[in-house]
Amino acid sequence: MKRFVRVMKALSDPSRVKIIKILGVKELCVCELRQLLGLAQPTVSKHLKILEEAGLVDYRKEGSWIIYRLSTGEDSEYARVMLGNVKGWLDEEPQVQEMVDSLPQLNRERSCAA
Amino acid sequence: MKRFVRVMKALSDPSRVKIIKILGVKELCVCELRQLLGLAQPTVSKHLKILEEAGLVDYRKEGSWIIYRLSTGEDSEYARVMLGNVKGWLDEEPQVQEMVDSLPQLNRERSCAA
DNA sequence: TTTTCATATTGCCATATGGCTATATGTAGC
DNA sequence: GCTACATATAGCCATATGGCAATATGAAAA
Repeated sequence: MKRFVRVMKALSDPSRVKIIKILGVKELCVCELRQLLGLAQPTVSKHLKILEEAGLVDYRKEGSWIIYRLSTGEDSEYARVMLGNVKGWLDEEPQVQEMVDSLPQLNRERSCAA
Repeated sequence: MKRFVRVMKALSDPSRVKIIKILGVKELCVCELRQLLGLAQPTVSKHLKILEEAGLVDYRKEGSWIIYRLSTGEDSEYARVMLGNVKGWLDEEPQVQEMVDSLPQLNRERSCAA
């Protein structure tokens, strides 16, 4: 029950859903997510932690960047199924489209070292 | 986004998940749910309202009872898919099994007019 | 119509949540 | 070592949430 509720809670916030949707397109570092979401960096980190604890996202280090991506959902059936569901949902959502549209303009080298 | 988050939020609480699980077995009136959950009646009503607004449950009146049941999910793809998912999940959950086990002992005529 | 009972609504309280700023941690390069 | 930058954690605040008791509503029955 706890594990299930943890996944549902993780998906109960618009900012976190947006993170899932955009990571479905491309893996991103925290700094890029911060720009796309228009939130303070600690806020983004907090969201990512919640998503990670739910088994929805994964990360790897690359230099001093931390790159987040969608989890494969190996350890959580709930996470795996929900990621599959969300993949087909909310693509028409303006907030999501806006992020996807601005994705090409992102340049990690440039924008994350301003 | 709002509609999606509403469904996720509705499923983010153990009491509400229990309601969904038990309604998957049998439609029930508020008074029966109150007994199964061990919660105050207003608390149960509040949960049911949240589930109803998410499109997860439906109700009909029968005398002065209000019988709740799972929604068919006609109006919400999110609700429909999630009800399908939850159907196969959490059956082993002790809290759920306990409710299911005590289900046969319920008698609406008797227990709802104590 | 008065009572009774099932349910809904209201109002309150303690805790959880999402945002922020400030600070700590960790890594890369000087 | 020190500096710079990316990320995480801590601490704070306003609002949301889940519980309850008290009350309102509405239907059935006396």
